[in-house]
Amino acid sequence: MSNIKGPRGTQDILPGEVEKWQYVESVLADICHRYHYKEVRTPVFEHTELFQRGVGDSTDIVQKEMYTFEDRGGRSITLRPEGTASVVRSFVQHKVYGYPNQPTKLFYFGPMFRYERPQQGRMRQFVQFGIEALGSDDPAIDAEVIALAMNAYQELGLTSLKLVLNSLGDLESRKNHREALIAHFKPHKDELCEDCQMRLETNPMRVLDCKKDREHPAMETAPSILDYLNKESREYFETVKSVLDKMGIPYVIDPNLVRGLDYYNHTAFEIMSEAEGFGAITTLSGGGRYNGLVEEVGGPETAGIGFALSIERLLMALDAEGIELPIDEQLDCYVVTVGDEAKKEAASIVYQLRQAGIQVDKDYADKKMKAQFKAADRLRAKYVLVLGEDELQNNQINLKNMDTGDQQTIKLEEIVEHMKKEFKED
RNA sequence: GCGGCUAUGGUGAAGUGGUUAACACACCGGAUUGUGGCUCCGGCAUGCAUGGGUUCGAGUCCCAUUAGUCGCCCCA
Repeated sequence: MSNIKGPRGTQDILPGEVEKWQYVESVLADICHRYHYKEVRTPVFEHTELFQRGVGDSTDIVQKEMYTFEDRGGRSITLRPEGTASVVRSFVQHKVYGYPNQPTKLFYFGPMFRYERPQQGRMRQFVQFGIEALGSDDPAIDAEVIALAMNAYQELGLTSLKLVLNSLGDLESRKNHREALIAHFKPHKDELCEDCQMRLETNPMRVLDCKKDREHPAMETAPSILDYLNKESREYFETVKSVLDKMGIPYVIDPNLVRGLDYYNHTAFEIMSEAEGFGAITTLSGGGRYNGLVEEVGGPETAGIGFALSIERLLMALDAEGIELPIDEQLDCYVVTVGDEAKKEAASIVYQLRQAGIQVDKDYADKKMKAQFKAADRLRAKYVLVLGEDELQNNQINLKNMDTGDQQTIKLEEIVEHMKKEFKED
C-alpha cells in the first residue's frame, strides 16, 4: 500500500509553524477588538445556490473553482470559496439587521476552498481572515475597513505595502460606463484576446484588468469608470478618499482595479506586497463595498462593506520582509529522574506542578540522565528538577536554573509552593 | 484548465549505465558510571516519488502517473 498524502493544494501546519499562525491570529483578533468587530462563525459548506447568487454566476470562482458535490440527501453543497456570502446569509437568516446597535460589524477566520492549480500563495484550502460591516453606507466606514486592514499588516511589521483604490460607482454609473466600454472596444473586438472577447459581452470592465491585452492601444484610451461616476458616486468616493487622507493612509488610485466578484460597487481596494521576491502573486487582500448583496440573498435593503486577507500570504509577506515574529517557545520546567522509584515519584510531582499552573514535562523515553538534560536544554527549559535516589532518600529534590546554572536543594513537600513563587516573580 | 523545471535518508544535498548509494547538519549512543550548551569517537537510506519499459546490468536512459515548484488565467 502506498502512503497516503494530503490532497493536492492542502497543507499541514505542524508545531514550529503553527505558533506563527496562532500569533498572527491573536494579533488580528486583538485589532478587531479595538475596532469593535465581533467574531462570527459560519459553516464551511453552504447550499451551492448561495454562492451562485451571492458571488455571481459569471465569476471564475463560480464557473470553475468551486468544490461542489451532492450530499446523501441529493442537495448540491459547496465548500465555501469565500466568506462574505456566508456571513451575509447568516445576517439575513437570523434577522441580525433587526438587532440594536447597527451597523453590524463582524469578523471571521477560517478555511476557504477553491479548486485551482496550486502555486506559491495559492492553495486549494487556504485560511482567510475577513471583516464585514453591514448596515451603513457612511463613507467613513469604508475608510474604517481599509484602515483596519492596513493596521493589521503594519502592526505585524510589514512596510512594503501598496493600497490600491478605485470606485466602481453605483448601478447607474456602472451601466453608463459599461455602455461606453462596449462602444469603445467593439471596433477592436477581433484584436483582443479570446477571454476579452467573452468579457466584452459578460463583464466589459474586466477587459480593463486583462494582462494580455495590456499593450493594446485601445486600452490607453478606454473610458475610465471614474469619468462615468454620477454625482452621488463621485461624492461618495471623494469622501472616502478625504477620510483616508485625514487618517494619513496613503493610497494609489487604479481605475482598472475591478475585483473578481460580482457583488462589488462603489469602493473597491486591494492591498499588495511590494517586497522583493514575493513572487507572482502580490495581492495580500482585497475588499470593497457590496450594497445590494443582502437583498440578493433575501434580506432587506442593506449596505455592506468588507475585506478579506489570506493568512498564508500574510505569512509569506512577513517572510519576504524578513520579519521575525515575537515567538518565544520555552518550557517552564523539566523533571529529570534517576531510577525507577524516582520515576514514579516524579509523575506525581509533575502532576502537582501542572495543577499549580506550571508548564512541565519529563522524559518518557527512558533516557540516561545526560540525555535528559540535553532534552531539557533543547526544549529551552527554564528550570530542571532532578529527582534521583539520593534526593528520594532525603525527601528532597534538586532545582537547577538552566540560565545561571545555580542549584539548590528543596524539601520534596515544599517544591510545588516554591515553584509557584518562582514563577510569580517573573 | 495550459506551459516550463524538478522528485535520492529527518533536512540540505553528491552521484557524467557497471561491485557494499559520498558529504554535511539533525538525531541516537559512548568518552564524562548523577547534570545541558564545546570537543572527540561510533551508529543512522523499507535502497534513490509510484508504475511500466530499454539493457547482460538503471538512482543514472525512455514513457506514464502522482506530487512539488515557477509562470499563464484568476484571485486571498
